Amino acid sequence: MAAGVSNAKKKNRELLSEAGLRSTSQRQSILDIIRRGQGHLDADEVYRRARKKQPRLSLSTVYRTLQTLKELGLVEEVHLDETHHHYEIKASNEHHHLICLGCGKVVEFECPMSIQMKEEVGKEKGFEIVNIEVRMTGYCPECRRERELSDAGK
Amino acid sequence: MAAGVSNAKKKNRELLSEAGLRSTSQRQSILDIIRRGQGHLDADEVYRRARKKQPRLSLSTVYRTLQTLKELGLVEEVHLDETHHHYEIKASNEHHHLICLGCGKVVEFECPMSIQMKEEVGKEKGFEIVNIEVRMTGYCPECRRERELSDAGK
DNA sequence: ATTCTAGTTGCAAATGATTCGCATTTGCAT
DNA sequence: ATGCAAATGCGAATCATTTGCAACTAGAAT
Repeated sequence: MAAGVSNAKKKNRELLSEAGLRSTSQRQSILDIIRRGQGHLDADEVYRRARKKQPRLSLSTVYRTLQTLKELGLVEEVHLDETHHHYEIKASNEHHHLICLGCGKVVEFECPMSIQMKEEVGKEKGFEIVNIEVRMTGYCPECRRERELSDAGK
Repeated sequence: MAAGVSNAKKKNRELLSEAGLRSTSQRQSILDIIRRGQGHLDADEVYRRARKKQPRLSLSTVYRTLQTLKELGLVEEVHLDETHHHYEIKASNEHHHLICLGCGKVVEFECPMSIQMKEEVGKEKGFEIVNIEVRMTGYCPECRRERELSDAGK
């Protein structure tokens, strides 16, 4: 399975050096973790996972790396809740987030409408739109059911 | 102009007591400040303004009151930047925010499309949508011009 | 391979936003 | 006017994130 230096590692190295950055082991693992993380890890979760391999890793490095990867455009910072940030690999497809107020589950959705929305609003206000973030909150099917039950019992 | 106890003050009092809350001077002024603030004050700004009249007011009270007013549905917490929250009077019309990456200016916009978006996404994912927040970033007309000039000079 | 140095890291302390505990004060029902 | 639960002020605690700095290391130059 592992072929000496894996493809992923080689690719990471290229990405970093193209940007004039050193390819350190901590950047490697952080990038891998986010890539494998499949959506929305926060800094602390990245830290916890990365530490399994590199116990001496510091949280500052995680933050610094996240910042760097964000600037590089490899990673995207999303704002799911109000108190801290989450990070995901910058996907080719623009997607948004739907957060359950009951259980905290996060669901991604795509929305072609948001492209129109950018255009319209941009034109109307004279802005050059760089980014759009749509965040919906509500109750997922399971939590809806629970709520209905407990409402009935009151 | 001021007729003893102003209308606004009376109204605030009613709103609070209907909710079973005491009508204190600090709640009065905080509510007034947000109402007059015309969009997006942060906790500290509310604090600074309120202190002019009530120097002993504490920041905790501001936070607690903001929280309360939010739960009451009188005030809405908006997430314009990543580090701290802003508050505005809950308007009858749903609107969203467009933030200039150059000068930080915040522009509000309405967007009928977001209503459709809520419905579509809700139906697709089986969620009961409670809230939608759309946040766009980009460059305002002035900052665009500046950027074009400096780009040309490079 | 060895050396050199600027880019990186780890650590601890700083910062900024927000919350909490608790003693004191105050609105308001009686 | 009186009493008491609700609300406030204050300082300390907490949480997320950033920063200063000395020690370390990747990778270019030798």
